[in-house]
Amino acid sequence: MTLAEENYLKAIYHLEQQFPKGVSTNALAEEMKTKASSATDMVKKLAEKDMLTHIPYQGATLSEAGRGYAVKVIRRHRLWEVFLVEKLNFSWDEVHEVAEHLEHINSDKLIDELDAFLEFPIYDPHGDPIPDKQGHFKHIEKIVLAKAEVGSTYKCVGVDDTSSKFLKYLDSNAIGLGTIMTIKHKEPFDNSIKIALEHSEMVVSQSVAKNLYLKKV
Amino acid sequence: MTLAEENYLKAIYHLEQQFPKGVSTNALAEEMKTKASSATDMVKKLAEKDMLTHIPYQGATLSEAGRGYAVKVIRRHRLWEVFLVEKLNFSWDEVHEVAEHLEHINSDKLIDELDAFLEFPIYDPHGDPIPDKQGHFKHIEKIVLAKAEVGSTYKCVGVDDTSSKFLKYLDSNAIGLGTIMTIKHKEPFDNSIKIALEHSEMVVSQSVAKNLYLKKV
DNA sequence: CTTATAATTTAGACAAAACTAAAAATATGT
DNA sequence: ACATATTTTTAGTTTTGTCTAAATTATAAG
Ligand SMILES: [Mn+2]
Ligand SMILES: [Mn+2]
Ligand SMILES: [Mn+2]
Ligand SMILES: [Mn+2]
Repeated sequence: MTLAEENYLKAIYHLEQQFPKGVSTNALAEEMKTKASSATDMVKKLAEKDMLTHIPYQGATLSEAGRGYAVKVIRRHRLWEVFLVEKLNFSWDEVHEVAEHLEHINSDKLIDELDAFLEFPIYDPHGDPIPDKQGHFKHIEKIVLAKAEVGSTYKCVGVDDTSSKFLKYLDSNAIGLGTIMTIKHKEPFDNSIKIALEHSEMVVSQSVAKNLYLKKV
Repeated sequence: MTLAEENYLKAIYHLEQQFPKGVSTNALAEEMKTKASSATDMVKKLAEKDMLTHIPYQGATLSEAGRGYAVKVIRRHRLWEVFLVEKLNFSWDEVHEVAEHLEHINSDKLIDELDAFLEFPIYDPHGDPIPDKQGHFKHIEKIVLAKAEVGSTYKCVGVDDTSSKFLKYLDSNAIGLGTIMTIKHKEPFDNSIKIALEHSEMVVSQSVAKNLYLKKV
C-alpha cells in the first residue's frame, strides 16, 4: 500500500461509521481535501486491489482486507500520538500532524515494540481507542455532552473534533481527559449548557457540547 | 525537499567524503541504486534549487544549504537509530532500514524532543557521530583495524559497513562497540589479522579488518 | 592526432496521483 | 412524467521520479 492508498483507506474507514451503507465519492473527496474525480480514480484502484467493493454511482464499502489495513494504520497513528504526548512533551493539539506522517512507517516490530514501550495503552490522547495487534478495539461507553442529563456528574473521556483550535479552547478552560463536571442547566434557546467544574462554572456553546464525550461517574 | 531529494542529498554528502572534488553521476547512481540518467535529472533539479553546483560532465558539489540539509537528515537518521536500540529493543543490524523511513519526518520539535529524551547522544549504534542542532559533528579519532599496530590494544568504536550480514557476523563473534582487542599478528599473505579478545582469540579476514574502526587505549 | 572506450546527458516514455472540463447517471421538484 | 439540479465518472493534462535508447562529451590508447 502506498502512502496515498493508506490515507484513503483510513478516510473510508472513518466515513463508514457515518455512512454504513456505502461511502460516496463526494464525501470521500471532501474528507481527503481533493476533487471527486481523484477520489473516483483511487476508489477504482483500491477496488482493483480488493481493498473495497465499488458499485459505480452507488458508493464504496471496505472489504475485510481493506478494513484490516485501515485499522492497522489507525493503530499506528494513535500509538505514535501517545508516544509524542507521554515521552516527547507534545500537547494533545500538536500530535495529530506529526502522527499523520509516522503512521505510514510500516514495520511490525517497530509498532509492537512501541506498544510495549508505552505499556500497551488503550486510549490515545484524544480518548480514542487504540486497536490491539489483532485489530480489536476496546469499546468505550460514552455520550456526547449535548445529550447529558441536568443534575448528573460526568467524567470527560474524549473529543470528537481534534483540531488545534478546539483543543486549545479546552486547555484554556481547564478541560481535558479525566475532568469531572456536573451539568447545571441546558438552555433551550441556543442549546448552550452550563457546567460546573471542580473550582468554577462555565457555559459552553452547542458546538462545544457536540464535540465533548462524557461518561457518567 | 521531497523524500527523493533528501535521499539524494544524503547520498551526495556521503560520497563527497570519498570524492571531495566532485561526485560523479555514475557513483551517485550506484549509491542510489538507480540509473545514471535518473541521477542526472535529480542533480539538475537540486542545482536549480541551489542545493548544489553542477558542471556538466564534471560532477556535483553540495552548496552550504545542501550540506546543511544533508546533515539535518543524517541527524534525524542517527537519532532514530539510537531510539530504536535504546528504547525499542532493536539490535544494531535492524535499525537502518526503519531509520531510512523515520529520517524523512520533518518536524523540528519532534527531533529536538527526541534528542532530549535520549539525553543528547553523541554516537549512533554504529559508532557514527550525531550532529547537534547546529550541524556540528563531534570529531571522533579512529583508525581502521587493517592499519592497527601489532602488539597494541584498542577499543572498537565503529563500523564502516552497516549491513545486517556484517553486523551479525560481529555479534556472533562477540565484537561490538566498546570491545577491547589486542593485535596479535598480521598475515602478509592474505592481510588477515589475528586478534585477542577478552576471553578468546580469532583471525579476521581483510574485508572485516577494513570495516572495523578502533581507538587506542 | 586519431580512434576506441567509457561516462554523461538528452530525448522520449511510463506510472502514480493529482487537476480541469465535459459527459453520463442519478436524484429532485412540480 | 419530465425538466432540472446534483453527483459521479470519463477524458485529457500535469508533475515527480523513474526507465531505455540514442546522442554527446571526456578519457585513454596507439
Ligand atoms: Mn490524530
Ligand atoms: Mn487521536
Ligand atoms: Mn543507518
Ligand atoms: Mn548508523
